[in-house]
Amino acid sequence: MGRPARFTKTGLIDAATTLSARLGPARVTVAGIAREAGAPVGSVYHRYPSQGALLAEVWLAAAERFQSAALALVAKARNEDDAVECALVTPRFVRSDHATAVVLMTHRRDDFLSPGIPKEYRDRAAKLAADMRTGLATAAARLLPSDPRGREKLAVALIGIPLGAVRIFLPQAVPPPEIDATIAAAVRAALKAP
Amino acid sequence: MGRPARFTKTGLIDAATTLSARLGPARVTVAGIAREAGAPVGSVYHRYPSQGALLAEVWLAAAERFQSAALALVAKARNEDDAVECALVTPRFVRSDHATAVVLMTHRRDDFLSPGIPKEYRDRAAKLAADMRTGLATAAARLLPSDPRGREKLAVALIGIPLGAVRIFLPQAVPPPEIDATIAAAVRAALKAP
DNA sequence: ATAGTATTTGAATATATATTCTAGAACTAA
DNA sequence: TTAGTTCTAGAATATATATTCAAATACTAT
Repeated sequence: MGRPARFTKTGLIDAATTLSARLGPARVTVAGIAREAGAPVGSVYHRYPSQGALLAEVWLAAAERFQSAALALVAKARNEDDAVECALVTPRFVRSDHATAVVLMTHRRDDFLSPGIPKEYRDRAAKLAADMRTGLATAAARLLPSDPRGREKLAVALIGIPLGAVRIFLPQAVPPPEIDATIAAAVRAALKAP
Repeated sequence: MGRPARFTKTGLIDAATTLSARLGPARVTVAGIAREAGAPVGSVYHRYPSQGALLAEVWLAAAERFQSAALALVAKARNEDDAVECALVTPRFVRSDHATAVVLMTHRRDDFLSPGIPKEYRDRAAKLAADMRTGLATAAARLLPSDPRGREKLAVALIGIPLGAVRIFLPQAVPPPEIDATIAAAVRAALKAP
């Protein structure tokens, strides 16, 4: 079986996520990740082929976590109240995992997907985008039938508005509980708007 | 008077803004800025002491432009209709200057303000934040009197919601005109929410 | 003309950091 | 105990790119 591992992929991703949230992905160094994880740099390269691959994992892990939570509710949404619950996933996510939320909500995807990474990572990112697209499209067919821009409107209401609302407080602070009511009201209005 | 200048500060800022929007500030190199501006690297250093200083100018120029447009309307806002006009500054700004908007709305301030830049830049950034703060505070006293969280709510409604709405389309696309009505409805609801 | 000055120009250098590499350590199986 | 395997460990190396610098250039003023 070989020598037991002291450092796991998850531990390295967590360290890199923490640093990415604190400094932004551009200022994250391999030496910094190693220090944060309590590991030597060699052990980072034992798990990941490059810094770019690890940063890609950081973003993909964050996006997959958020998106699975959001799309689970979107798939079930049948009425306006359900839609509001979808929108509230965002502020709750920020409160439950601040660093991951900062990674996801204050940077662009491509700040984490460097040009040279293996195709595998790009494929995972493309799948995420496609899943979001179809999830919103099917929900739009139910919630906003006969609206040709239904998917777009749903994206703005369920993702954009809550994102913007919490973005005011990131990266330093946490969105206060009171804004959930503001988000809810805004989302209802956005869905009813012509 | 000396040899006439072929390259201006503005030209370099524009080139750096274009590249920042296309690649993100992390992948902007001095050589790349020089190429985009049609200048040799030495001329970049003749205008700015460092790459960090130039990137700081990029963000400050973008933020000052957006904020002066927004706060001009915020200062005059007397009713809900005026507040909606304030919120619509954001999508209009995106349509009028896409690259600058991408700089401002898809990155963090500190991705452009590197740790080592001269204090002057940090002071300008602090002044911007302070101006926004007081501008929103005085508007909140008028638009949402007796609401202890008025300034916060106004920030969410006038900045956060429109930002999130356009963010769905950035950095690649431009927000379609139809979303202005969605933003307007969401903002009115957010301001009325308890 | 000549001197003075601001600017351009791009090759040379410095520096930060990603990546590699060799050695050794800690386990399992036989 | 030995061989095989996987991982730790961090110093050595490679590389990308920021920065410096020494001319050269194009203007103004005298």
